[in-house]
Amino acid sequence: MKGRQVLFPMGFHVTGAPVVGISKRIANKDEKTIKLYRDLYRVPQNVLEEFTDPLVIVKHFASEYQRVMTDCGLSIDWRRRFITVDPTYSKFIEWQWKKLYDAGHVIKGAHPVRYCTVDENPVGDHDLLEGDKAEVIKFTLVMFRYGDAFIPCATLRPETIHGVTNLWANPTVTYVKAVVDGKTWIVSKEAAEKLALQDHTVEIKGEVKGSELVDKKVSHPLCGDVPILPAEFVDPDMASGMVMSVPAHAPFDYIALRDLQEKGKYKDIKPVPLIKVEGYGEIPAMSAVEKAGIKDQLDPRMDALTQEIYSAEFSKGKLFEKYGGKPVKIARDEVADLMTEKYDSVPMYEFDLRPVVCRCGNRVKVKILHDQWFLKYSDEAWKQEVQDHMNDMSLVPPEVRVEFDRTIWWLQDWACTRKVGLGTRFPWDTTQLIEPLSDSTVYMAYYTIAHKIREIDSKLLTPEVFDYIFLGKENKELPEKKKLEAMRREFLYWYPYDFRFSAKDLISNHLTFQVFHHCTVFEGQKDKLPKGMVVFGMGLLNGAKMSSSKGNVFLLEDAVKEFGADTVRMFLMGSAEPWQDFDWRNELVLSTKKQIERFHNTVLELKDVKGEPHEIDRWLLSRLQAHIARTTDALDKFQTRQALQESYFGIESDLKWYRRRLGKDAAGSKELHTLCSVWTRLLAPFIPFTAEYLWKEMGGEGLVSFAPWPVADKQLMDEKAELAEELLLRTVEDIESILKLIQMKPRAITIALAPAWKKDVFNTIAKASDKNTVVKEIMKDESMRKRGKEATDAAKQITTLIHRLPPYVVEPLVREPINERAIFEAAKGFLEQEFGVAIHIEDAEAAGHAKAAMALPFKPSIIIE
RNA sequence: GCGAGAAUAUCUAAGUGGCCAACAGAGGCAGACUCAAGAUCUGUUCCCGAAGGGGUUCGCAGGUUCAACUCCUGCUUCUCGCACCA
Repeated sequence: MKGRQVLFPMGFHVTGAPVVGISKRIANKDEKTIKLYRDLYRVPQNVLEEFTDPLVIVKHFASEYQRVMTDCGLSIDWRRRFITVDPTYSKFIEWQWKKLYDAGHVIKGAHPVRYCTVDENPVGDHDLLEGDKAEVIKFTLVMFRYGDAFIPCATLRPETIHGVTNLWANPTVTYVKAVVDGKTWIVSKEAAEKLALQDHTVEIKGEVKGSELVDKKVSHPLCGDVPILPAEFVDPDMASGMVMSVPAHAPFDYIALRDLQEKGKYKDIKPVPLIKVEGYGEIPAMSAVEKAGIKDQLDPRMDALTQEIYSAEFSKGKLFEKYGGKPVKIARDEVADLMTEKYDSVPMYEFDLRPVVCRCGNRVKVKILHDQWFLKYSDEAWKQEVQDHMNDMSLVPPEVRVEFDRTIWWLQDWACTRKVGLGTRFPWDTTQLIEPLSDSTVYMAYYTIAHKIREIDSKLLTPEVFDYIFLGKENKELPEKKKLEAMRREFLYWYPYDFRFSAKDLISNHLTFQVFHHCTVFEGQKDKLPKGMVVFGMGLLNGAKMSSSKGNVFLLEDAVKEFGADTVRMFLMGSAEPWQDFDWRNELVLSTKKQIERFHNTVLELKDVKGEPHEIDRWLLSRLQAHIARTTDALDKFQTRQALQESYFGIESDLKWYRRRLGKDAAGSKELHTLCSVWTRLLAPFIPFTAEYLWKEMGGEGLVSFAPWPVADKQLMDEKAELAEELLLRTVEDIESILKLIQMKPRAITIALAPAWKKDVFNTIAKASDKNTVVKEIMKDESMRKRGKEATDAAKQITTLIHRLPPYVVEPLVREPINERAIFEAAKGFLEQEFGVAIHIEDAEAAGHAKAAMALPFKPSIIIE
């Protein structure tokens, strides 16, 4: 409509594990999954049976989405549709990764992951039966010497080693003696298995009963000799299965020790404090437990209390002077480093929440994965490049900029390869795949050539081919040169993209990643870097998040079927701005539908009116120009809701007033044809189907989608007409509110107009920079002083009035006064029809009524008899 | 914990110094039309008022200002993201 070529492409990103997971579950005849796809997504039985092949799933939903999107009236160039596992796309990804690799952004390392020992695979969220919230935490194993063996205790608080009074062993558990990396350790059986997954050689040599360990001594250079005490709360499936006890700072340890001592045992053990923290006594765990009045270890508040002390000590605590006096925050890492370096400590990974269970029923463990590749987002120089470009990008809404800036600097190395799923093979280790968030970063460029590259055999798509298409690097050896040239032209025509639209939860990964990748792939070609991003809000259904597992879903297809595409579009665009969350509620959607019907009926009714021109036409056209300008402005800023408020409700309410002003008998004039034409075009982007139909009915040329977008015509703006109607409307409202209040049947209404001197006062006050002293200024005038109190009162009232009137009224009023008498005389017939009585228009000073003295400029006094 | 955002009438929600008792929509209530319902239209929807006014409101408590929903400080509550998950 604005004469621009716009490309709306659509592709399907299918990389990753979910699709494979679905097909596996369907192959395994998983009831829940089959039900979901058969009943909720209504996949036909014969297609569902083929869902054991992941590609069938992909193709099925891709076609479904294309159908529904087409039904919605989206004008997408479907020739460019592709999926991210097309062989040609994989070649493109390989080229992209070569660029990243050559720039030194792809590195190799180790990484802890959730791992299922039965499936022999890492597990994603969707593979979990339980524990999808669990995070992997790095513990430090503190190695206590026990004879010629070690007893490792996992801790998050290595600095508390100075306060260890004992270890805890579970007397009901059978521990194992195992040779770990050549040294003998005593740990739980579970721990031995876990350690084997975490870069340790583990060989089990024998068993040790927990009860045998009780009362034995262990030692550590940083705390000396301490005994092992019995405690049944020790969980063999948590880390090493042995726990070091710091009763002064850990409520659990404190209570466990207290319980034993109450039975008369181990009386000689005293908590050893080592951290000073404000607000807690000398022994924080003790003071906290006593303050909370906790009786035993089973108290449900124990976890919260532990957390509280942990946080307080971490953020505000300081080690005692004899232990170095450093803040806990710093000492923690220093002690851990010291232990690792000198006292045989190693890290151990474990979940913070348990249990974590795989779909196969097996307990998930943490495994350290080698041959893990990373994208080096930690690279400061790379970050800086991205930051520099980000500063030049336009972001909608502007508030998201801080979030992007933060993300750039917060990102660390990203594990970018996976063992399972769909995707492109990782070029430097073809047993692995490129991870989904890492292969979806430059595909906007691929859109420009997607329909043409299909014609070339993927085997011919060498990096040199892409170098030519995207970077313009000439090479004599290139195959299919004609086709490549066409693609190069296509790319140059469309790229860079103007805006990428995505949801706000992708800011911290995808949306930022793609800028990183663009900066590297198009190194040195600033004119090919993305120009802007628009961040969307999320959709709610009846106030709750949509979730297919909870059944809180409403398919777009059903929405379109039930309410029609136009209704769905207008609702989605009009109920919230794009970046705000919208809430789908059927009753609200229904009212949108009625609004479209009202618009439809109104246009059909107005398109043939043949009334005489009226004075009020000028007002209507003038207002229309403002609506055009404001709608256009809103759309330029992606404010779809604002645009609809202007173009739909704004015009509708003007029409209401227009028809009211015309009175019962008069027909609307031909200017309404103009209004209908403009109105239909303004709404065409929102409700294209209705708009096309009406456009045809109106005899418009061609399709409304290609009709010129309305442009506000300054010539038609009529400030005086608008002011006149404003005055009239305000007066009518005043009369109505008085009539309602006094409950009397009027015989006549007199409108008394303010005298000229009050208008002078009005102007003086409106122009004055300091509205407080202006009254004094006015009273300096001889003629005003003569009026005395009347003048000062009027000045006060006028000051209030000016504050209450909108600037768009005051400003022109001062610039050029209006003839109030002429306005009311012209509208006399209208007013008489409205109120059914005779209307008199008089000058206030001639009216001879006490109320008339109240008359102010733009606010005549009203006398009802 | 870290980071971002939000809190406005029955609900959704606009409003970023005076246009504000607060746009718009939904819902409620009353009326018109209709045999009736729906649709449509009109009015009303914080409190008081037989004259267009007054009072009390925009999470809570303070502050700045002639003037605060809007600016500042503190507090409370909620939502979202936080990495291998697309």
